[in-house]
Amino acid sequence: MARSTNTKRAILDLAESFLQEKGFNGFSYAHIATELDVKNAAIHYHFPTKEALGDAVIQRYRDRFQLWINNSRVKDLSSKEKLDWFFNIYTSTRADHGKVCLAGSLETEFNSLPDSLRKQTQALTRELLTWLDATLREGREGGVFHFSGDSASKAALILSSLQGALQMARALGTAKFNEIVEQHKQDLLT
Amino acid sequence: MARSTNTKRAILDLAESFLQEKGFNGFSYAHIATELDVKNAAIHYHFPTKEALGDAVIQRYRDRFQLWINNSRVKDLSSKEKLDWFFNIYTSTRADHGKVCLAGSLETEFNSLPDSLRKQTQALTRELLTWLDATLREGREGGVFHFSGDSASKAALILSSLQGALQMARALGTAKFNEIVEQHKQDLLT
DNA sequence: GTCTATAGGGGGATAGAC
DNA sequence: GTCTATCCCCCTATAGAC
Repeated sequence: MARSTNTKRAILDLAESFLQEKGFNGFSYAHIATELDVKNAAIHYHFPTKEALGDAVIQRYRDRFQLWINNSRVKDLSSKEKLDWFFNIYTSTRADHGKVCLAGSLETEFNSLPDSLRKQTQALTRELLTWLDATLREGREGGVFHFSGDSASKAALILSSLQGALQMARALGTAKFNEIVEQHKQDLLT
Repeated sequence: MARSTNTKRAILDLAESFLQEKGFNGFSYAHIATELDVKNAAIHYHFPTKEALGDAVIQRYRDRFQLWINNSRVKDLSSKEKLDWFFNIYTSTRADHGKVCLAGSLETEFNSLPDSLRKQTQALTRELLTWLDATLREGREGGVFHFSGDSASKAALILSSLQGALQMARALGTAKFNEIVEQHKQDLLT
C-alpha cells in the first residue's frame, strides 16, 4: 500500500519531467519503468493508458499552480514581486535540465494529442493567462508597470515569449533566455 | 529525369509541411510516400536517412530566407514595412493549416534531434535574430520604433514570442495570435 | 502490485528485381 | 527511379501467474 502510493507518485514525477524534457511523444512507458527499476506492466497498473497518465500529470500541475497563486505567500506580494516570482518559475525550469514550459510542450504536439489532453492544455494555458493578466492590470493601476493596450494581450505576449524563450534556449543557451527576461522587465518598468 | 526532380522537390515540400505541422518525430517516410502515391523505398532513394531529409529541408528554408532579405523587394522597404513583412510571414504560417515556425518546431525537439539538425537549427535561429536585430536598430535610429535596452535582446523577445504565439494559437485559436502581434506593434510604435 | 510473456502495430532502413 | 519483400527495433497495451 505504501509502496503503491510511492510508485504512483514517482511515475507522475518522472512523466512530468519527461514531458518537459522530451515531449509527450518523446518518452515511453519503458523509459519510466527503467528509471524506476520496475517493469512496463507496473506502470499500466497505475495508469491504464498513456492518455490517462498525461491527463493526471497536467491535472496535478494545474492544481499546484492554483495552490501557489491562492497561497498568501504569493497572494500578498507586490505586483512587481509577483511578476518576479512568475519569471523565476521559468528561470528554474530552464535551470532544471533545460526543461520547457509544460503548456508550451503540449501546444507543440497539440495536433497529435488525445482529446482529453487538448482540453487540459487549453485549461492550463487559460489559467496561466488569467493570473498574469490580473497581475499586470494590478501593477499598471498601481503605477509600477507601464504598457499600452489591453492587459490580456500583454499577458499573452509575455507568456508566449517565455514559452518560446525556453525553447530557444535549447539552441542558443541560457544567456539568451536571461536576456529576454531582462528585456521584459525593462519594457514593463519604463 | 524530369520525374526525379519533381519527386525530390515534392518530398522536400511535404517534409517541410509535416515538420511545421507535426514536428520531426511526428511524421514518417510512410506518410510522405502515401501522400505522393509512391512507396517507402522511393523516398530513401532521394534521401537515404531521415536526418539527411531534415537537413535538406532546413538548408532550403535558410537559403530561401537569405534570398528574401537580400532581394530589393524587402531590402528597400522602410523599417516599419520590413517589420510588417516579417510579422506577415508568421500570420501566413498560422493561416496555413496552423503550422508553427520551423525554428520553433525544431527547438522543441532539440534534445532528440540528430547532431546535424541541431547545428542547422542554431544557424537558422541566429539568422532570423540577426535580421530582426538589424531591422529594429534601423527603425529606432530612424525614430519609428521605440524601445529601451539592447536591440538584440528586443529581437530575441519578439522572435521567442512569435514562435510561442503560433504554438499557443493551436490551443487558443488564431484570435489570440493576432492579439499578440498587435500588442508587439503597439509596444514598438509608442 | 508487480512479474513474465506476448500480441499487434509503426518506425527507419536495406537488398535485389524491374 | 521505383518497386516488392523483408529485417529489426521500439511502442502501447493485455493476459495470467505470483
